[in-house]
Amino acid sequence: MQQDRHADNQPTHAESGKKGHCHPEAGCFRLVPIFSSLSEEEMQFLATGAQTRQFSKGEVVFQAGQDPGLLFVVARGLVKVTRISASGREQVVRLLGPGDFYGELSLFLPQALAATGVALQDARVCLLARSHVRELLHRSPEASLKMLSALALRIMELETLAEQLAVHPVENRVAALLLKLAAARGDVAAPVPQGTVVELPLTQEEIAKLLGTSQETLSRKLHSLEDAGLIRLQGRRCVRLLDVNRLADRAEGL
Amino acid sequence: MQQDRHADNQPTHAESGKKGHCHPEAGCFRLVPIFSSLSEEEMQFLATGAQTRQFSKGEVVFQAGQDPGLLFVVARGLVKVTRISASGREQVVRLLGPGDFYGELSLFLPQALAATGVALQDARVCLLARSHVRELLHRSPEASLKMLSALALRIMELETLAEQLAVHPVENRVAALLLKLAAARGDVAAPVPQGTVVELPLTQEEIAKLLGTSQETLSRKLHSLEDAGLIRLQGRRCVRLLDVNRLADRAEGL
DNA sequence: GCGAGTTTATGACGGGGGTCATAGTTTAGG
DNA sequence: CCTAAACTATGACCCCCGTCATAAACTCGC
Repeated sequence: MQQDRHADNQPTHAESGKKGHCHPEAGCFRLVPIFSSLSEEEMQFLATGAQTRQFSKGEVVFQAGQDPGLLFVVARGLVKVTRISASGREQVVRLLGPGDFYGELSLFLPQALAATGVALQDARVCLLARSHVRELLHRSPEASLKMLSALALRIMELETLAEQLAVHPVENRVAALLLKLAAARGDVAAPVPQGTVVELPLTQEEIAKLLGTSQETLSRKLHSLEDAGLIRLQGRRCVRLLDVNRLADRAEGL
Repeated sequence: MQQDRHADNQPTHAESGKKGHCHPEAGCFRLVPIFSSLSEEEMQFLATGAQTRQFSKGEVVFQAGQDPGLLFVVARGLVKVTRISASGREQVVRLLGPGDFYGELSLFLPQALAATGVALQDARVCLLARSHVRELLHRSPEASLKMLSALALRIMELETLAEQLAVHPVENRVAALLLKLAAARGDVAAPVPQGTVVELPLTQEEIAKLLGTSQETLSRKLHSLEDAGLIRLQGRRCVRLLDVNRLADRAEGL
């Protein structure tokens, strides 16, 4: 089964013979915000308990119910974090892009992972040993504060998500997501230029689960936004934002 | 206006002449899990920038959009954390009981508070100076780790909330909430005895906002749970749990 | 204990959106 | 290419639940 692929955690072949511009072991989390302030020595220490793994699209990165004792840091690619309810329905609670991580709860508390991670694109993931990260957080107050910032930010995002799910109709959430994707494209806090083309990184099915809706509804809403002249669908998975202001109106928050 | 009441933060009268078993200043956050591991000296330091405030029912504890530079730690009572959308609708994103806190984002990032806090019961709240808390997290790795644990836990809870809002119908969420309240009553991880009586700490209106629904629907769902024999409503705001197992079935998670 | 205000209960109604079914479209593999 | 599989689009149906309206029950302050 796929899920024991990271149970036997011997240094994988992934770290040898990389063609990339990223060192197989130590290099990846260097890019990650939380660890960017570490000293060379600390980096080195972290690298000791780290490995880099490649996951191809569709592959399971981590599995709910397990406790692998690792922090998963996405270095490249995209990983969806989903919860599957007893009734079999799936809800994406989070998307991990480069720099994002998962597994913080089981870092600090003796808990199994509550969600499953699946690569949506080919991804490179740093697996950091829990014990090393803990040790590092002990040593480096800066790292702790960075980590705390990251978690606090996620709390706010999740509160926003909860608010949106409870209060706003699907169409607004679609608008909000498009703006968010556009904002992620342009640089931080840029005003989101009119006519930006956003590339949807996922299938409608996946996006729907992220927004807490169904593929059919998402398709309809995208088209109704197009009919309203706010966006223009071009090709399979590209959207041009025609009227950013009115989009923002619908989104109202997030 | 109420919201400047913590703008002028001179030591309030609340801290003099307390009758309680909690010292006016330093005593309160001693009970709080995040700070329980601090040394006497560190406690003392924290107390320097701290004050204790009493809030009576309905009073605003903190206000969205402000940045008071404080961490709010609830020592006693209950505070609801709500977001009010542009359309005027309100969503409770969190309940703060004793030991819970709010304001962590503005602790780490230069952000105003995203939500408003209102006391649902008379409450005692410790106001800790942001700078002192930061300093403390620098000094004490243990405190940092505790804080990280607390935030990580909240992330999981919020992910669960989001999942519930997106996937589960109201009746299930009601069931989940009742079980959660019952679990909070009995001691940690106790099996929740059959026939437990849960006291609802809020009006249906407030609970509804917490569950992302309306008062009317909540009322109906409570009664349908009663008809199904899972609970028994007794009096205005007490519920007896008759069939914990079937309740848990509906809750399925959280 | 009596009216005013709050909280809860209940019916009627309608819309948003989930599900099912199905058809059209891309993509990918042989 | 050409078929199979995956993805997207669209219609039909219907149910959950939000809203409005209103009544009942409870709570308080005089």
